[in-house]
Amino acid sequence: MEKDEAIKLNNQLCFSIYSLSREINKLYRPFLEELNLTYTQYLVMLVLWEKDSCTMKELGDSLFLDSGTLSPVLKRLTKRALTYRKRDPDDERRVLISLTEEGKQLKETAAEIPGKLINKSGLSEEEFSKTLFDFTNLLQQIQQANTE
Amino acid sequence: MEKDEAIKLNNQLCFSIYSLSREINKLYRPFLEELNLTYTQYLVMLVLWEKDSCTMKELGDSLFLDSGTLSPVLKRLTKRALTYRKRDPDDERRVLISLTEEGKQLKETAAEIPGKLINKSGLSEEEFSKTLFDFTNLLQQIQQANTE
DNA sequence: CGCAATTAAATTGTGTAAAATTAAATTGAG
DNA sequence: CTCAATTTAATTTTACACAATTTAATTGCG
Repeated sequence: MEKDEAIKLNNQLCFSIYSLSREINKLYRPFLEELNLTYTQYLVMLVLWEKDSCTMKELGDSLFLDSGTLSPVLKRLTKRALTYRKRDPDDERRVLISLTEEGKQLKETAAEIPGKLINKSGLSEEEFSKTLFDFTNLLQQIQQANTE
Repeated sequence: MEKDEAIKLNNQLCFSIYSLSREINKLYRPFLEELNLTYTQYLVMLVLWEKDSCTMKELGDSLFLDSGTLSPVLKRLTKRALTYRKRDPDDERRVLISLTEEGKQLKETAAEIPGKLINKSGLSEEEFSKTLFDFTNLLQQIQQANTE
């Protein structure tokens, strides 16, 4: 590509991905509003629905986020009584995050979201799977590039 | 997909694109630090390097962002003397945003970034083009879904 | 063992995003 | 022409991201 072409907004991979990410976020918003969750709070809940309980560190490893982001998110989820926190007795540096009964129950409602989303997106099951596969592969490649 | 599978974090399209977006942002960061620009500020500059001058509204249409986000970004770019703002005499509601000489000159340095990025990402020219094409198409599809 | 290095969270500060509100200018239906 | 509706930006509020710093607990080298 010519250098003058290469610097144009619509030739930036970063911009298409950035826009797509916000646009997909927007697709979720009406469903998440019903649960009274933000997008990030939803991601945290997804992790906890798989594990019931984990440390702040494990949560961060799953979501690629640090305590600077997660501490305030957990503070809000705990205030809403969806989660609770306590120090790990075996290692007082660690914080164990767990779901309350209310937090566990919310999974029932949330389980409807992925289906609704695929439906609303207009993607077929196959397109969805292929896109997820492609995104995941690219993510790994970029993560690799970032650690070199 | 089974409902229990569908609600897992790593089967969420939203999470893969969200992680990918942040990871790509991270790939840019060292280069943008050299220019002393944030990612969003870089996007604004990309638009202005193509047009030299535009209104806040046009900038927002290009980047899919509103004045709530862009006003403070422009305030910072103007403080750094890369841009300047003045009301449109033909329609006082509008704000005309323009590049200063310093802002124009920064394009020379920035023009190196896209090449460096492709290189660092490990993608071939073909992979890059195909990925850009796929993302742009998907973006349009999701934007369509969001307006229905 | 003792203490320097490491690890885990929380906190602080900066910069977006997005929704909602406000204010000012312009438009257009009657 | 006139005023209600619309348009454009800015502001306010809430909630992330991320870097940098702080604090407390744990590890492990000498």
